[in-house]
Amino acid sequence: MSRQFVNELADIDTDFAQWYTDVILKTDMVDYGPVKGTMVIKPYGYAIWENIQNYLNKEFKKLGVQNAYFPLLIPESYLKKEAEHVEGFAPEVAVVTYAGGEELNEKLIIRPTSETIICAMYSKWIKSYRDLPMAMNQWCNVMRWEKTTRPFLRTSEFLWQEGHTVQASKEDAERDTRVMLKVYSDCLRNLMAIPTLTGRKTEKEKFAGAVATYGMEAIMKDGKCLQAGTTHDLGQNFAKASNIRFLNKDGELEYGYSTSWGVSTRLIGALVMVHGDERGLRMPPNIAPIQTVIVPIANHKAGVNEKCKEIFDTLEACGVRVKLDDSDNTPGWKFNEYEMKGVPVRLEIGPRDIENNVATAVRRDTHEKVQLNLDNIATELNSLLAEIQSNMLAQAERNLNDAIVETNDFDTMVESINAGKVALAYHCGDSECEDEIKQKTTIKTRVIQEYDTKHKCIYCGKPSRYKVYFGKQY
RNA sequence: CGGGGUGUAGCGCAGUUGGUAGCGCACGUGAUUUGGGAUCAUGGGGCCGGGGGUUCGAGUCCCUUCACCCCGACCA
Repeated sequence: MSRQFVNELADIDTDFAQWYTDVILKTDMVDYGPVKGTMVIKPYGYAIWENIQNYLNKEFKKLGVQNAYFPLLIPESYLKKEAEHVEGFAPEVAVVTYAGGEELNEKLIIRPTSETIICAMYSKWIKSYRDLPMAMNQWCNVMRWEKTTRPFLRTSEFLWQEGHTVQASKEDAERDTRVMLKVYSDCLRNLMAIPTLTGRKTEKEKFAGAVATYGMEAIMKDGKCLQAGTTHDLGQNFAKASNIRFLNKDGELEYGYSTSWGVSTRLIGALVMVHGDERGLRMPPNIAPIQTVIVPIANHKAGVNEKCKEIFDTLEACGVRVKLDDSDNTPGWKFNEYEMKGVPVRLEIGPRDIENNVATAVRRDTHEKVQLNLDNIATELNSLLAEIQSNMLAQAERNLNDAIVETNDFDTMVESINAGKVALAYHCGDSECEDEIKQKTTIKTRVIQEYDTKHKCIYCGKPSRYKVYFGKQY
């Protein structure tokens, strides 16, 4: 990696989007696929995804959600069962029309999401209230043929998890959406050190076919918002479309209430854009594929490699995700390489350190150097990692709070958003009013809202229905 | 689909009035190096996006076509 690239990274403020693309391409996380809009996730990027999977799988298990797998191809007729759903997704589905050497008599869509096929299966499996709740999750790929793409943030094909539940009552389904939103926001906070704004999405922005959609927005370094996860209360819409009915305790036939929820590899994009700095990535220790890298100094000298290996073994035995880089690259090269990859702690171990029975630890978050005693290196390192984790969360929370400007004056709001802020305002909740705001401001806005009836709408002046965050959106 | 741009080595680029292909990085080999992206020597690598034309001769001029990128309309 060239010195020039490090200089390019310093342009973080002038062209954040370009910085983002450079950093993820040059840190060996991802490469472009041969088909437009697709990406290859390389091992370093995939390891991050695996850590997210591990975290969420544990949470799902606690909540009684089981992992399963449903087919990639969905008969076109399934998609058409729910009117709003097909309208929302039809423009971006890829369709298989030819297979086995002949035209298919029914076209198959490549799943853009699996509500339709999962609900079709659920309708076979759900007969009685005793079968409820039914709660399954799948880790899979989906395909949405987007016009513009950016690695991790929006690609034609992406990896995600999609959970689907069916409950016997409206209230239970609503609770599922709120519980899952909390699981997601906790995941981002605890694992990725990313605080989020959570709330209900507007009618215009809700999921196609849902009664209500809840979402969480993470705020990037440039003040733009990124939708980091959504949960959908589907009411009885899909149950009716797919005929999911059960006999209740009184022997009456009822439609079920379904929900769906998902997070995608976009979270990796959020991680980069929330924590990255002019030197590249910064990984919070809890999610870092490599938590600590050991860089031997003057490793041609006697004892250096041996000591490094010994410390590597000690740390690995204590559960630290540690890497020993004993390659021929110069120390300076390694310093830059692992800083760019965001490794939270670098341990430099050379003749001087060995003589003093210490390792020189350098924090990625603050660039601070600390000496760790080799006799209890694992303990000292673990507490250092914990401190980095909480420091990074605190930093991200400060950024989030600094980004929010509370105002109920329309011009101020527009000005603030253009200046890279997120405006906290009040809104009447009318779709027409929302449309006008979007047109007047000519900004892409992302809206998250909570109920509030004490104020006036920032645009039309009618009584407010929601407290709303307006911001530029990725 | 509108508006703008770019196609030359793996990546980033230069290439003048047309004269037969070059630079940096990366890569191979050897040596010296190693506490912030090393140095020297040496080597390999090209359908100049494709097709057609003008010309003794085209990376360069003309026509045509394809691909990709950026900005708008759509989105986890």
